[in-house]
Amino acid sequence: MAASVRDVAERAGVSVGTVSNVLNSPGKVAPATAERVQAAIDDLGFVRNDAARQLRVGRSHSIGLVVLDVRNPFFTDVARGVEERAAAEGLSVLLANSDERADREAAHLELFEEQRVRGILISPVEEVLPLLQGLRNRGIPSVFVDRLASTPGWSSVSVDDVRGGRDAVEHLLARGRRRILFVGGPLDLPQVRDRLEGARAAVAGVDDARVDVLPVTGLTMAQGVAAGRQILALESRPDAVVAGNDLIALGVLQGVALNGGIRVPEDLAIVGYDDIDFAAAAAVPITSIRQPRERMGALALELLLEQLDGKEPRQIVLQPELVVRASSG
Amino acid sequence: MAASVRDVAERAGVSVGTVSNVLNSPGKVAPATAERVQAAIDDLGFVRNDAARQLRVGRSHSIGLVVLDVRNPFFTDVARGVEERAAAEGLSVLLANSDERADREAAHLELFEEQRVRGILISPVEEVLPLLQGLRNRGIPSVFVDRLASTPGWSSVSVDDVRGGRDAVEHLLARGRRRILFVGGPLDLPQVRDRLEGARAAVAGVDDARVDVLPVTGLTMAQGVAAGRQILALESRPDAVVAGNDLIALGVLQGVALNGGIRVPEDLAIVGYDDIDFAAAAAVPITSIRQPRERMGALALELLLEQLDGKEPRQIVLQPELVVRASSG
DNA sequence: CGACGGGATTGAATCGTTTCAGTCGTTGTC
DNA sequence: GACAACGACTGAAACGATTCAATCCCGTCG
Repeated sequence: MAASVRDVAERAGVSVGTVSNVLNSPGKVAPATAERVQAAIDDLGFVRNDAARQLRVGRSHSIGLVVLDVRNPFFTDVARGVEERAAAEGLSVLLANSDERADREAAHLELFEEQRVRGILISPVEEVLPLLQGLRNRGIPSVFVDRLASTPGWSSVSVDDVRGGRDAVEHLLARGRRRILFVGGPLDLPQVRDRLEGARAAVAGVDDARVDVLPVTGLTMAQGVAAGRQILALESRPDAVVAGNDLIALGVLQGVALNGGIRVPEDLAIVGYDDIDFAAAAAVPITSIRQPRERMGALALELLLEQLDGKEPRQIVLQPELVVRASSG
Repeated sequence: MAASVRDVAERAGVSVGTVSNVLNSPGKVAPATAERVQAAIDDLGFVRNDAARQLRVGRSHSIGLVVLDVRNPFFTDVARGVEERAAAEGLSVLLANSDERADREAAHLELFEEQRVRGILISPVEEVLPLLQGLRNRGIPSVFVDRLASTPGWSSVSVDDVRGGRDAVEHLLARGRRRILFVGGPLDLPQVRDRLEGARAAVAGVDDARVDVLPVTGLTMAQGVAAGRQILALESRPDAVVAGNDLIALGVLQGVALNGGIRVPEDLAIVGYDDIDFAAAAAVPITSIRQPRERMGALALELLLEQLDGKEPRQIVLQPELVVRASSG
């Protein structure tokens, strides 16, 4: 059905090699010939079959990106950074969504390997090193995004989440808050764990301050709303919430707003994480810990390219930045 | 480097045909043999080369989805609907971002054709029928998403945007608003045009009511913020804004909030469009026109499958739903 | 005038999988 | 005991592009 180089060659009265040259090394072919070939291509509506090309060349021109949740603006911003840098390099990006589930993550990695992607950027759910080690052995390097490589010898771009968590709580302490509730999960997610660790570290030296944990099963607005409702029902309410990310924070804000009795920030301060665009537009603009989202994406691709160039893997750790808004009054 | 079926076959002491059967039609092969082959696969870390498979089979197992803006939650929700339905069908989804630019849209379509996707779902920037007609001639069907196919003979899933625009304005009129400003763009985007048309239709019979237009260059929050600032500077301010989508609405809300003088909704009512999750979480919860986002995605894939089954293209038009919140008082 | 050089072109080999007609060996039937 | 039937397995052909050694052609130079 679809035209092939052979058809084009025949119609233009040249060999397949010449058609291929027109496609891949114009300049190697005489202008007159090139023109004739181009005409044949247009006539037949020829479009090169990438599968055949890839098979012959032995590699694709795409890279895989696995994120925890495409519906989280944080990740679409990261993806944007990746894509921009990738496009400049002539690479296309395959975007996959693990939904914070290890099985989906593994399935996507498998698919990516079948596609023979050049490399993989991943915001991992949990321990995927064995899988990634296998990929590396077979020539596919990877880079951790939004997560420090726990083992040396692996590339990563991350933000110091422990510090981010600490900054959030220290800010709250400075505002006089003492009964802090960390709302986030799943708790085996490294990002969440680190932020919580930082939060706990911040209260360590402060006698009357404490951090409790309200675990949720996912970093979504819906989970935040549910958490907000639970907070309303608590006997002794916290005076501040540190959320695992901005979606949770927005959700909590909505959840507690259902009860007119609780005011933000007077009765309950809220600090989010990521500083997505929507944080500033919230009912009460959310204080948040900003991560350089697009930059992380671009840097991750950079590290991947380095590895493809044979350079050593390395880790980049960026610093988060506290952005104070009304929610922490 | 990477192991091939031939390597596996050799190691397992069988022919390549048998290896292929283990992969694709287990059941055709004796349990003992299958086990031996599987062991060889595991030993060698064999992963099937999808390019070769595709080349031989003649088609891929993926479909392409082109959206106007991946950072708009509306589209990630649609994408989610598509993906879920696609996964159930064993198809994977290639997600591409046109950023409301016709050249990027065309480039992505070209790439998709090179990949020999089974079909394409697209939320088009402008007139792409010629391109899509070419694709169809070469065996790749497509479905319009979030946009009514203007020509019969094409599949589409859309929402009645004219009605949505009218509902928005009628609601505002009922609340006593008269000087309505439509903020949206680019104006050649069908969705925007239709919503504006509906808005104008609503005031047609009302003497003292009018709809002005403040055009923006893209449906983003940043554009909305800029528009909000412009509104502050207007000599005669509108008493209501109908936004092209929720991102614009959120932006306008932020933009006008910079000036303590304007209160929403007292001085300025705002109605958005799409009803993304963030609309409800906004500074002033945004009244919006809800579209069934995930459902649109799932239905679009459904229509694509129908075409792949040889059925006739058809159009599905869904009805929008006004969701009243605080921003329209 | 013949040899040389070099740009343009050719076409067979190749990538790794699936497919399918055919072989092999065993079991069951009459 | 011959033959059919059947399941398991084989292996060569095919998919469509790229690559590269070989060939062709033509102008130039000695």
